[in-house]
Amino acid sequence: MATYRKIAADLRARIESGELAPGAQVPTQQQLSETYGVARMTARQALAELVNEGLVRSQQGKGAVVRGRRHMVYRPQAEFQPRLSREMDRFMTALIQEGREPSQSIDVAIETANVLVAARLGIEPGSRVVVRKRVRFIDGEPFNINDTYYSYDLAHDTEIMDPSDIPRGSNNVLADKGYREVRAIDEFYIRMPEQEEIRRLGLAPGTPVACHYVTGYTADDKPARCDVFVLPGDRHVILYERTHPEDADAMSQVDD
Amino acid sequence: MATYRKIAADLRARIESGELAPGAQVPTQQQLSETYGVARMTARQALAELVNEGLVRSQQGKGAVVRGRRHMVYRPQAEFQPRLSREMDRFMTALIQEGREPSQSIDVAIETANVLVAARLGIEPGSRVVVRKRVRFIDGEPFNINDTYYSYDLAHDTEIMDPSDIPRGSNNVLADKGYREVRAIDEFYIRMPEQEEIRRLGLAPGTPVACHYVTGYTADDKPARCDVFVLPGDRHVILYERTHPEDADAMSQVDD
DNA sequence: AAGTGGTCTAGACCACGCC
DNA sequence: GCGTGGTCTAGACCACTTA
Repeated sequence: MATYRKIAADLRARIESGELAPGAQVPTQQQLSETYGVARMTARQALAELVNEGLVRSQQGKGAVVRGRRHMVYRPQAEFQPRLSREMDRFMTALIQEGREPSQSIDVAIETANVLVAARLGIEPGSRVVVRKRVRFIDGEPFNINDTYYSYDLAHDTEIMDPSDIPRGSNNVLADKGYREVRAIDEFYIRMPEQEEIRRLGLAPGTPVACHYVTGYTADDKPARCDVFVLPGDRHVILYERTHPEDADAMSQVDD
Repeated sequence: MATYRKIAADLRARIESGELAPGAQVPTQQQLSETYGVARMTARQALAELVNEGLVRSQQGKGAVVRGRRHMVYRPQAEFQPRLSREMDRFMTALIQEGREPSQSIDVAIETANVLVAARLGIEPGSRVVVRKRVRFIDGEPFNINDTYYSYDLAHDTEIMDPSDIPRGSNNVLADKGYREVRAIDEFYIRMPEQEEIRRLGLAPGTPVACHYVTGYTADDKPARCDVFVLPGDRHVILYERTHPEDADAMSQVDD
């Protein structure tokens, strides 16, 4: 095995064992090159591997430190569905960070739909869409991206165009236009962030994201809206709760 | 901006524009160093950035090529819930790859629970648990990991210990023991893979994973099982479908 | 000023794939 | 054999942080 891989494995083991806890200073490139008798570039390559794994954060001038995680609850069902059980409370209290200040920036624009959004809204790519672009912050730190797309015809003459909160809720605006949402499909793609996402969210190297599309439908299967969320992996845990249908034991079995 | 970052940005733009489509050969390190008048190590660093973003796959002896994606549908609800709408069919047919051969390896072991599993099963860390470790394959390619944990007391004298398929379904085995699962909580963590996951799944650099915990509960909120799925981002799209409660418009509104 | 990581060089040798 | 990427070196200079 390559030398730098061995050095990286040593450091990784020290992190996983807890010897190097989150926040702890990792040996400097100088120290590693002396300890292992290698060039600094080789020690550097070992650290680069850990950075790309998201285990370590490296800063010019300061050293490298072990990264920690603080997962906030992201619950897609929250908009339409109350908690179902005590167990959910257990998770919420265990995971939610207390005493933090949420805020958001809202930006409304008229754009042309890209292929991904067009496919979900059931319109032609290049059609006009209204998009509410939001970045949510916790204690001033960017937390996630939430861009909501509507077909222009549906939204252009409503409060959706207003770049501030919609007091009665955007779902009720759509309902009044005859697009009451009764069903939604959630899609999650896991990938490394794009450059613009790194910028908007201030992401550290080695931080993957979940890209979450929510397409809302009316009772007659017409798409009403398409949400695009970008959720950094070092800040979110995504939570769903579901009840099994009454006849589950009779009609199905786990694929096992 | 650093030279290698400029080179990387150029290549990234050529990939995003479609000039370099998935499967296309990326310029060699030699070519880049001549084109930009830099040392090969500098060209190499540019390519390394794209590799870590998951955009490019690099192989010794052969060059580097643009990576593509083939997303298979991963639908956590499938076990217990049939499709709800036509729209789901649209997604399924659009996303499912046809004519592929699924297979799996199963391995049953008795282990001690780590803190993550213990917390979810409501037992002490270090308690004995039964774990069914599976790797699922599509056309012989590893696809995802699915390890299912049961408390030892619940599972040790059942077919769950049998390292092959359970014809009647593991959920029915648990139901017969008085642990009929009626509810589940799904948690997703997005992160870079661990070394063991890279090995078991044959992951390329720059491939993040979703780690999916499913905890199943009985009607009186006792945990019955805990599933741990590891889903590589370059192979999965995670799909949920949900209906909004009847009284949604009356009682709630979108946080907007 | 000293110490840290970030960038870049010029060159060497090795491992792998292909012809 | 030849071209590819992978590893490693020794040294240089720059940018940033801290004292």
